[in-house]
Amino acid sequence: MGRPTIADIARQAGVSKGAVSFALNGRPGVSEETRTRILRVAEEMKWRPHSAARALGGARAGAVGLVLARPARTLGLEPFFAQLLSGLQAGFSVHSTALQLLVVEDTAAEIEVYRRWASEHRVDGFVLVDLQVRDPRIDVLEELGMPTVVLGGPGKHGKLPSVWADDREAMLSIVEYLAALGHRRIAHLAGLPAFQHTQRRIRALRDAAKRLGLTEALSLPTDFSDAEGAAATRTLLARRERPTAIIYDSDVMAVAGLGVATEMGVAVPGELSIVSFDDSVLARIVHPPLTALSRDTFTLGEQVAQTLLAVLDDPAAAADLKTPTPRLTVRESTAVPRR
Amino acid sequence: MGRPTIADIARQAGVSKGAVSFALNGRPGVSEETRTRILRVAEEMKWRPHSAARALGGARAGAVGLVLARPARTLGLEPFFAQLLSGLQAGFSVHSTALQLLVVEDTAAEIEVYRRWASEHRVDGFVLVDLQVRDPRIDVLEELGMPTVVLGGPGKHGKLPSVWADDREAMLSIVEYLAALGHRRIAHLAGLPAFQHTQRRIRALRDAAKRLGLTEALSLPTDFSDAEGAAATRTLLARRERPTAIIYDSDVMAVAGLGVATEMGVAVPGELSIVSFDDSVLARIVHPPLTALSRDTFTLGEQVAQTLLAVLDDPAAAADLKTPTPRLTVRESTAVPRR
DNA sequence: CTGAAAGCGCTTACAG
DNA sequence: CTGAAAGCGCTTACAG
Repeated sequence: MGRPTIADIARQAGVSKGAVSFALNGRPGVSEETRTRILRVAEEMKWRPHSAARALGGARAGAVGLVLARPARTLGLEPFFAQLLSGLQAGFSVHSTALQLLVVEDTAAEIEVYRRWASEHRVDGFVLVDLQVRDPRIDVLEELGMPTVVLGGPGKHGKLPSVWADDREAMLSIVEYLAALGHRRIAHLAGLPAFQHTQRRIRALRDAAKRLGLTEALSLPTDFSDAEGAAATRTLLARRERPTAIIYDSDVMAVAGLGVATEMGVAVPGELSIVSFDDSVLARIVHPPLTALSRDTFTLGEQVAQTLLAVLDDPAAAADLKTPTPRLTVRESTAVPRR
Repeated sequence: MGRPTIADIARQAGVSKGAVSFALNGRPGVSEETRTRILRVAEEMKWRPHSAARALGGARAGAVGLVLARPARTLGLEPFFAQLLSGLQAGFSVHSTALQLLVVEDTAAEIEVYRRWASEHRVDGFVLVDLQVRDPRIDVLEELGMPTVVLGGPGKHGKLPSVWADDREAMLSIVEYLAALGHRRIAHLAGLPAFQHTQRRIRALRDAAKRLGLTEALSLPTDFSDAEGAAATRTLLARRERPTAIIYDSDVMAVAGLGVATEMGVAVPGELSIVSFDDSVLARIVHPPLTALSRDTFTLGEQVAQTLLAVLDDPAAAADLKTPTPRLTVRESTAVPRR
């Protein structure tokens, strides 16, 4: 007879469809006794909700969207995103909410997907990452009226609630550590300049350099790729006055940089200290293992999920959430500079 | 007035809802002229389909599922999966089909998700990966009657169509290359023994060793983690008669192994040759860059997507697809053994 | 606390 | 080729 519907349950239990719906959704409107009976029947008949019917009836789609803009072929889903994804899923799955993931070519395509999924009622909300300096996505999402949680901040994300960590403090802690070791020439292989967090880190380095009286503190923008990370490292190490420490905005670039140093015969950490802004298995498996900024990205994902679920339940609940500032895990890629 | 529905379009165009539906879906039942007019009106009104309503009406959910069983916290989505995911999405998005991704703890949970998503009509089909030796998922998916494409083979996947590459041939090409260089003691850090492809590779190495008259050809199973990859490498390199070459079943393990060799002062490739069964940015960014088996994982993903879409269109179209055998990309981690 | 009914926005036989 | 109607499986006012 195919899958059972609430009509089947209603007939079996001798009540109306409405009563079944109330009972199944834990809403008032049925007596405790009736509810129990209905739930038992539903269980016996192995009833499962039909997600499309639920969504049509006016309830939620039961899914949220995460859209990442990156060229399809070059997608090396970074460890950071892998961990974030895990955390998001763990957080959402507690409330049986699915995560719809899509990777698109660029921001324009990303916006198109937001419009499409919203108008198709495919998702109930969005998670927004990679906050840009002047981010065109913010306006679109606000206009669409879709519940959205932004990963990143503080500030610059319209009225959308955000979950953020203090990138500035994090960068300061790295620079202070390197300065304490005696480093005076520090380079920073930054990410895409269009990203807000890239700008924050660059500014933090500049400010710290002035305060600590460093000789040099250079931020070089990259596209986050291993290729640019390697190329920029090569350029830096080929200079006469080369930096004694390089801070990399991602673990992939840091490992690529380490590879270049090894290839050029520059000893790490003897002649060059390396710090990665992201910690991951990558930072651990190379030799020497990299000093890196550790944060609990899995938990971060869970928190983003919880924040979005809270907004879905009650739009007025939207509030920014600051997460703990990442801490430096010192491994073997950093040391007192030789000279 | 909120989002337009086909009823609005019908009114505006002076036709019935049915006619609008036919026109919008490119089905026969309306004249070319009427169709054009309806499409224009839909365009003007910025109509978009409501996915839930479509699904309820009996059409497709417009989404397919990919469920990965791995412990949530340890999820380092490997480069292989990142690439595969990209390809899958590229392939599915051509037909506006979304990919619903979920990471679960184990196979039991994975099966539960298949049952749930199927009964909720949340997806139209599944992509199955990480084929196991006696895979309980096959029976479940066949019983559910869900269109499914298996990544892996040949054989051992019931009546479900599969897209596969020849792992045996691939392993043979590696061993033959190493033997030609003069290696006689070769070790193989294999993946989880429960996986079919692990068994295939182990068998291929054993067969090749016999044929080529190798002194030693040892396969050690691991859990694919960098930790076990490192530990096993350490054990191998500490032996009196250590292997002159190690084949790693994943890039993450190969990089971890390279780290251990560096740490132990074993020169690569002078004293130890390293080959990775998976190529990726990881294999390229370390120093020395790793000789690895290259395959076009992105295209593989696209092919899996196309195969599933074909099955969704016509269940009778199910057919296995063999993809090109991966080829060895020789880099700097392999050489003639020193002694 | 409960029932009967309408409605969500589509698709799909069934008549004409 | 086209129209009017029923139906997909839920949810949600609205009466009682």
